[in-house]
Amino acid sequence: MTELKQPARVRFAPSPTGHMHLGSARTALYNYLIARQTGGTFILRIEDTDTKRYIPEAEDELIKGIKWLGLDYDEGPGKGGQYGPYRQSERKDIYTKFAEQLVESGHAYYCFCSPEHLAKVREVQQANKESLHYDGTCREIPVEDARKRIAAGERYVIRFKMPKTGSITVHDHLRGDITVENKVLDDSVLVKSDGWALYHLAAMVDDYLMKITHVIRGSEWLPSLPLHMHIIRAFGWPEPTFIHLSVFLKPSGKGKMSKRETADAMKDGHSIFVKDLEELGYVPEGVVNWTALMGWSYDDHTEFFSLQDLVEKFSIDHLNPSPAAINFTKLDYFNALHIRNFSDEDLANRVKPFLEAAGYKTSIDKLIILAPILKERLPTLDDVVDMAGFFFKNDISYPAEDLIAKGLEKTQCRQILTQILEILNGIGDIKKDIAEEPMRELVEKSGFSAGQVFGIMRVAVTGQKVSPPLFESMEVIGKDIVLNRIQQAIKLLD
RNA sequence: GCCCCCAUUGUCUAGCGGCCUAGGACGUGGCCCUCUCAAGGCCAAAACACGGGUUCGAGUCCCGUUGGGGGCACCA
Repeated sequence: MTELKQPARVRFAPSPTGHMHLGSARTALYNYLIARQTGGTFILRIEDTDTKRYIPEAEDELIKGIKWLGLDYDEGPGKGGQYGPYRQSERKDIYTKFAEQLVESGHAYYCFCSPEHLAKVREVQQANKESLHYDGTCREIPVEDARKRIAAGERYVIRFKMPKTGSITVHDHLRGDITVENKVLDDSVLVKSDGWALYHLAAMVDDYLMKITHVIRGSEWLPSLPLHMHIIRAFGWPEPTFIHLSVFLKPSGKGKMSKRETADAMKDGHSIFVKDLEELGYVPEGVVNWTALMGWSYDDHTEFFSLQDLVEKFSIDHLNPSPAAINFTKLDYFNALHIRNFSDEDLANRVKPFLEAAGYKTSIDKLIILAPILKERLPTLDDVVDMAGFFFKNDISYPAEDLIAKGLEKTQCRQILTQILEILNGIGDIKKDIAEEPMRELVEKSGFSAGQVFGIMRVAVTGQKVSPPLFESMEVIGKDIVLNRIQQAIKLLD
C-alpha cells in the first residue's frame, strides 16, 4: 500500500463499429482504475480509420456507455487535451508522416500488388496448407523506382519490412516473455491504398505521441504484439507496459457469444451490450462490480466493491490470464446487492423512470416511502414494475380464482374477506402496528393458516400473489383504497 | 494449415513449493426464519485435465499430451 506509483497515462481506444459490449466495458474499467489509482490520466481515443465499418451513432453510444458506468475520461472527444485530436480520422497526416519515416529508414516499403493478386496468393497457400502471408513481390523494389511509379499514379500500400531471420521477444505483463520467430510474422500493411493508416501503425503512433504508459487491451491483440513491438523498436520509442485481457466466453464456456445466443440472452433479460443492460434495469454499480471480478480478484473472500473501492484496491498484478465464461446469474446477484445498498432517495430516483416507462404516474415521495420494502426484492430496477405497479394503479384486475386460497372453498374465502373488511372498517387506521394484531386474531379464530388468510388478503389488496409485505403495503395504499379493493374482491366471489 | 495464449468444483475465482484433510462467491440441494416473494442464518454435494520429470516435499516449477480460446485482411 505504501508502494509509490508513477501517474499512468492510459487509453481506452474503441472503434465506433457497433454496440459497446461487456469486454469493452471491462477494458475501459481497468484502464480507468489504474489512471485514478495512480493519479494519472484516462484517455478516450476513437479508432475510426475504417471508413467502411464506421457507424455514426456508435461514438455517442460509447461515450454514453462509459459515462453510465461512471468512468469519466480526462482527455478525448468532447473534452480536449493537449495530445489531441483524439479521433484517428482527424490524424491521417500524422500517420502518413511516420509511415514515410519508416520507408526512409528501411523498415517499410511500397507495395503495388493488386487485391486480386493477393487473393490468389492466399488461395494457393490455403490449397497447399501453408501459412497465410504476403509473398514478398514488392519487397525489394528500390525506393526510387517505387516513388516513380507512385508519381505516375499507381496505387500503393505501405508494408512493414519484417526481418526474415531471427526472433523477437515481447513482454506481456500477465504472461511474461513471449518469443516468436520473425519468419512466421508477415509484412503487414501499415497504410492502405486510400491513404489511411491501419490499426497497427495508427495505434502505435498515437500511443507514443500521447505518452501512453500502459496498454490495456483485449487478448485478440496478443498475436500482433510482436508486429507492434517491431514497429515501436523501428522508431526507437519507449515501450509501454502491455496487458492483454482475456476474452469473455459465452456462459457455457465454449467460445464467444454468437448473434443467436446474444438474442436468446436478451429474451432472458440479459445482454452483453452496455446500453441494453441499462434498459434492462441493471445498475452501473452492479455491472462494474461484476465485470471487475471477471479476470481480477482482490483476495480469497472480498467480493463487494464500489468503484471507489476498486480504485483503491485494483492491481494489475492480480489479473487472471485465462478466458472467463460470462455468468449472468452472478450479475443478477451483484446487481441486487448494490440495489439493496442504495439509499431510499437514490432507489426512488432510479426506479421512477422504469415505472413511468410502463405507464404509471409516480411520485418521488411515495417511492421513497416504498424504498425500504422494495430494496430487498429487486434483482433489477425493471422488476419494480411487476413488484410495485399496483401501488400506482387505480384499478387492479386479476382472475377471481386467485382469491381462493389453497385448500379452501370459495365461500370460505368470501367469508374471510367479509371479516377482514369488518375489522379494517372498525379500526381507526390501517397502519401496520394497529392493523396487524386484530388480523392475527382473525387468523387464530378462523382456524385457517396465516398463509391462507393473508394470501387471500394479498390478492384482494394488491391483485398479485407476490408482493411486498402486506401491512406495509396497505399503509402506503391508504385505507380508503384498501377497503374499496376488498369490497371489489368480495363482489368478485359472488 | 501455421502462430500465440490458457488450464483449480457447473460458473467466477483464492492459491505465487511446506500455512491445502484446496479457501470464498454465484448457482444447486436441505434445514431455520416467515403473510407471498425476497433478504438473512445454518448445513451439504461439487475442483487441482492427464502423463512424465525437478524437489525431502508440487495445485504451485519444467517438459509432453489432451482439451479450450484467440489470431493469421488494404477490420479493429
